[in-house]
Amino acid sequence: MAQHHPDYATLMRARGFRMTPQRQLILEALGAGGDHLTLEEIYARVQHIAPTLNLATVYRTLDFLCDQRLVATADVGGQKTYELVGEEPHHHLVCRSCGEMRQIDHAALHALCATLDREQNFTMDMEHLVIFGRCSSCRGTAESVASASDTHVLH
Amino acid sequence: MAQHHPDYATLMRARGFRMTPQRQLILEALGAGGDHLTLEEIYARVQHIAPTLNLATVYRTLDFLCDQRLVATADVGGQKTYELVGEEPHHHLVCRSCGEMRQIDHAALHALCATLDREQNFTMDMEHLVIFGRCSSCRGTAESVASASDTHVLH
DNA sequence: GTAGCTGCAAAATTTTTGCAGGCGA
DNA sequence: TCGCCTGCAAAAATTTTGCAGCTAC
Repeated sequence: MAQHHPDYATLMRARGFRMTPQRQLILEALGAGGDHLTLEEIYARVQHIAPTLNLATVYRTLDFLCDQRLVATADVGGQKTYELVGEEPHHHLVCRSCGEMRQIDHAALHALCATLDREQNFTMDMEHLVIFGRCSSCRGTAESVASASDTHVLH
Repeated sequence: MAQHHPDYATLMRARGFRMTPQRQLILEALGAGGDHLTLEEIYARVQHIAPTLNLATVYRTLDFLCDQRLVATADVGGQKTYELVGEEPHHHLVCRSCGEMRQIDHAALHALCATLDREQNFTMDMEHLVIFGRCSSCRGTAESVASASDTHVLH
């Protein structure tokens, strides 16, 4: 799998682009923040270090990094989020009652992947899947929904 | 499973709300349009019949119908979409190269569901799952991405 | 008749764009 | 030095809100 901190500067220069402090900061924020940071969270983090860094720059930089396939987006709970590409394939179970988010690994979906391949002739993306549902502690409670989104995201 | 056209008017009156022509139209658009209509698509459809129907009303009505659990939302390809609740549980495979969307039924995910339940003590929502990947005809082509969104949605 | 609902318009919010100057290579 | 990038501010796009009048019941 990809290493944790590729040499982004070299990579970008090789592609004819520049490594600027702003891009560096945003990449670091994404690396340090774990996955699933929203644009606002990213903005808050980099702003903390570089208060003059403009919101428009965050929009443009994230667009740029997505184009370059260094960053990927996913929708989690209706929120568009960003994360570095190249992390271990992993997936999440998100409880729609309490919002708890648990990681599961690739293996759990292996059977599904094989089935789709065999029966549907379809190769599913395995980079990152988010499955909504209810965790054991929330199961059985009469409590209703609306705390977590209805949206279930697979990335 | 739920019938295709429940008596929404009676249901809403029973809950102390009104059935207005606007709500009727939006429900019909959702019923006729299949699943995964965006707000704009819904607006366009109802506008075609009732040109004075306001965009703000569409926003408010969809909110209202979601609150009432008559309509559910999902994010497909980064777009928030709406559909009637109470249809057959079904899922989609979406090719990120050509955009083809294929339905698969509940059974295909049954094994995954059981595994998560057993090993993770987690009950996944089964209402509606969208899995991105590549279909057989696009597999093997060198063609790159970006035609379909990176976002994979499970609802 | 009454209260919920809608249309309209304005406001608030979110995202994009133009342009001059700055800075990485 | 060259031209890619950024900050700033304005524009554009999207979503929400206030309010008066209408209408479902």
